[in-house]
Amino acid sequence: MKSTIPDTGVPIIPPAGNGGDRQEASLHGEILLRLRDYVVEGNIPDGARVPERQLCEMLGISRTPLREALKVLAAEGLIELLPNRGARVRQLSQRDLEELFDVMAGLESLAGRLACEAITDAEIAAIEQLHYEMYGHYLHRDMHGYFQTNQRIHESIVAAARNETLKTAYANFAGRIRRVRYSANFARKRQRWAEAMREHEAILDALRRRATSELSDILFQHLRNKRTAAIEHLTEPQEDSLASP
Amino acid sequence: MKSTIPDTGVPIIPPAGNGGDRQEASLHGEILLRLRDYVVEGNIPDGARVPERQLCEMLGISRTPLREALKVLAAEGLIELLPNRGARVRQLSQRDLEELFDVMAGLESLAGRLACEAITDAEIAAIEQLHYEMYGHYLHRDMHGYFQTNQRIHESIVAAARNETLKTAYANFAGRIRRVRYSANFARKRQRWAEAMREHEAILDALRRRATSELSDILFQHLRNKRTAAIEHLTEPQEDSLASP
DNA sequence: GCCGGCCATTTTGCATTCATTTTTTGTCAC
DNA sequence: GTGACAAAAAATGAATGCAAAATGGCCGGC
Repeated sequence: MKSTIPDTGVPIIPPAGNGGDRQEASLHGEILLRLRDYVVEGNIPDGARVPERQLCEMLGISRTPLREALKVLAAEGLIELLPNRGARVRQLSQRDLEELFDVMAGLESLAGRLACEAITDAEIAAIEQLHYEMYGHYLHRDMHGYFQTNQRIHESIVAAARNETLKTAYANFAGRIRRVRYSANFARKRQRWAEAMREHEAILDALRRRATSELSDILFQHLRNKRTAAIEHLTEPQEDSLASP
Repeated sequence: MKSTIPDTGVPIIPPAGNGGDRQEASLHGEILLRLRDYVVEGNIPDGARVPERQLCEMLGISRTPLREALKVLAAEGLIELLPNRGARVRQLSQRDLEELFDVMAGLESLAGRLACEAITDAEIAAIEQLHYEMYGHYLHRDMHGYFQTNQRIHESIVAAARNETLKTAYANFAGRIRRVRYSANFARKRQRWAEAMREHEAILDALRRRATSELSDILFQHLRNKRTAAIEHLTEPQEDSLASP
């Protein structure tokens, strides 16, 4: 068996986490959600060939809805479809990653701008709360907690922008990056960590003052720095610190 | 015949303009390109029901590749797929349009930032060239020429950002807006026109100086103003001026 | 005359089938 | 043993078929 997917029998891919209380009537939609999660979570190696037949067995469906879902995932940029040669998980080059991070930076920068126009004091207070929580994780060197809270902060800013279109685009690009994170076992460097905390202070400060342009700049730069850290991590993956007291 | 699509016989949708020298081996890819253009160009009224069978006849194919293309267009946000009730051209509310313009503003703002880092003097010179050309159209009250050159300028800035991911996303959102433009027969107000020219002067100036943050702000604001003009135009469509000496 | 339920037709969703293309395997010559 | 060629196997791309759902028309009732 040459297949790159673990071959432990038949249905492997779980019936959609449904963590966000989402529901999808049609089969292809359900399949789409499941497959997307499955790919984003890094269950298929980069560039691995994924025979349709096998996926069909795993999901317990016929090829028609599966192929529809694959086309959509390809449009989203998660996989690529080679003519007559099937679907492959899209292998992101370093350049691709840089581009992705920059686009994310642009979207967050935009989110910051829009948030300044629309955010309520209560929302700012909630973000402050998250900020302190994150600071706690930082002090305790709890990388995982830090990471999650960090993500919630950024999502809160995007939510405060009151723009569903932006939110959707953001989620799409975030998914592509998350896949790399999952599979490459990302972690920030210690040095970068403290810097990131300082940047978050500045973000919060600008947000409080509704300093539109300033926040936009800070958010962009913050993501830019993340990008640099990520690329460095990929280039020399030995020098990371996932958890340490 | 209740159909909303002009019923002049069988294949109606042309075999892909192929203006950009694009080629697509697979049928569903070909169909995707054709259908996307067809929808973007406003050939199907907002919210119109589009029976698959009819589209199949028009395109001379079976339902399978068509449905695959529809799924992708839905993912791109051009149409929406109601479960068991077929595909409809997505009707954009005023709010949707505002959101789209804001996202476009964010992407152009980002493009400006990145362009400042990467643009060559030659590219700036080319944009200056376009700028003067556009100014000529402005002086001659040539709305169409103005509009096209304007678009080329913005595309040049995006191109100068050297980010394919951004370019793709930009093209996607631009398509959604263009559809509205095509069908609503957009036009700027005279007053706004002069303002836009001044903004373009500022854009060019900031670009020459590679003033990253400044350009980012100006581009965002420029698009924001476009947004306002567009919304006003939609709200009271009688007060426009498409061409006048 | 208008409204609501029932049935025929249409349309969608998915499975299955058919036709190519690709990939693998097996064989033969060197 | 290695390489190339050819046939077999498998995979993809597209078309067709079938069941379920929705649409539209019709009739009866109020």
